[in-house]
Amino acid sequence: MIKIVVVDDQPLIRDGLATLLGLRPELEVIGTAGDGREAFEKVKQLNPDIVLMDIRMPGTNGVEATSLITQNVTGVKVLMLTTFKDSELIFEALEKGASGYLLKDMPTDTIVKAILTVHSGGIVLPPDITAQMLKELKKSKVFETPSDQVEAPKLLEELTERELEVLKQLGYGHSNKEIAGILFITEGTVKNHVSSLINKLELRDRTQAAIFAVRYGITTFL
Amino acid sequence: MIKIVVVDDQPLIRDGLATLLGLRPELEVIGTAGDGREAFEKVKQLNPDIVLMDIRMPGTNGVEATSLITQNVTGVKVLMLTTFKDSELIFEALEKGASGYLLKDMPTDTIVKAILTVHSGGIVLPPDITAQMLKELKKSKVFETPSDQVEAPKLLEELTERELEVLKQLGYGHSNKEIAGILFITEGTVKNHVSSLINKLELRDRTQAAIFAVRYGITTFL
DNA sequence: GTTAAATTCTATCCTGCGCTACATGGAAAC
DNA sequence: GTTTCCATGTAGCGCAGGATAGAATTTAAC
Repeated sequence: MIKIVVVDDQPLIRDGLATLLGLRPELEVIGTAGDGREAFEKVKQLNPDIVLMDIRMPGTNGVEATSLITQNVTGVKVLMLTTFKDSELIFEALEKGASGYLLKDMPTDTIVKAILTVHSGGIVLPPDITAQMLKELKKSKVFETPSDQVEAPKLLEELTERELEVLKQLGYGHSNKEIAGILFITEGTVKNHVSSLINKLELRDRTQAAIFAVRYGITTFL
Repeated sequence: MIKIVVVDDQPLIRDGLATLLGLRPELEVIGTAGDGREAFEKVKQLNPDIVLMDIRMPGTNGVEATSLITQNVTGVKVLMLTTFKDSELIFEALEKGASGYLLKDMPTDTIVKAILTVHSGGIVLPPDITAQMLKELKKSKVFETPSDQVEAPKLLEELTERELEVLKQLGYGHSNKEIAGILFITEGTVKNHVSSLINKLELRDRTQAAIFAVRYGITTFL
């Protein structure tokens, strides 16, 4: 079951989309928000898999909210929604870590498929903006991507927030002492978290955990 | 029913993929090809919806074939199949009209979802590939001096054949004893190789070596 | 024939890692 | 109010991993 939060300032679209997606057996809309700030709060609170984010909203807009989310919450993918084919905003959003971009006039089927793809670690973009995007890319504009590669196993959901942070650090190849320094806790506590996460993920040692973190995109580079 | 043509020079991968995809009720593999030229002929003849195209092939390669197909056949989407090492070719193929990229080590589910997404008019890019693509772009940036991205491959050349094999095994998360069993040598010898390769790659421990192996595609998953 | 590098093996030593067990404070759930 | 879970901490134990040194064999290069 993929947990989704829908963010749009227009209640009609927000609730309509939530209802349509909720009809799908594999999707579950666990929350909605009407602006960027509310979206950030909801995401922190509900920890969804996917956020469908309207790009144009009053107050904190979709791009800013995406930035907040990707920088502060792990394991969440953001899919942008808009009625406009605005390549500049797409770029901004992707810079902030969005995993894709959908047009509101796309059929529900297409949106659902895109959600599944993104949940599997892909990036989804409407084809007609690809040319523009490639042009932008050629200008060497730098943006970050959430580097998921393959579908993360269910086991990952058993991890606590803190364990996920430690796992991410393992993916960077840090020692327990280094992780302790980074997270402002003692080395002993790091050891506890490491042991726990290794058990939950059914791994054997930190090396396998690090490989896990890299392959499943918990640790991001670039 | 989505009609698919699978193109790969390795019969094992080609037929394996064709069989796996054929099992899905919504997909139908209507043809295969072993090189770029054959792929072009098959596509003209069979008119599929999707072409899964290996990027590295003898003779006419995947990029050239993609160019031929997108320029001469309408209504066909090309999805590239690749490993990590082919990041240089990604950008090229996208310019030639490819609709996305898939890694050969992705689970079948992910590949199927990507096919559905592309068929619905999307573009699919694994973020890790995108990250490498961006690295290439960064490299070509005029005002940026390439200092850190040349390091890795150069150091890799210092490794002996045997050390490279051991490094690959490290990427799988194997213990020294397991590697010894796989390579038919003693655990002590494995330790020697591990120590040596860690030194040459300027790393600190086996965990960092494993991350290295995964990130630079020494270890491949399939 | 000598030199050099790669691969193999043995052997010692020490450290970081992971397991286990237990304790505490806080937050959320009932 | 009690229970449960999480994050944090301490402590001791055993072991895998890594450094280091030395040596034999093969292959290739000079």
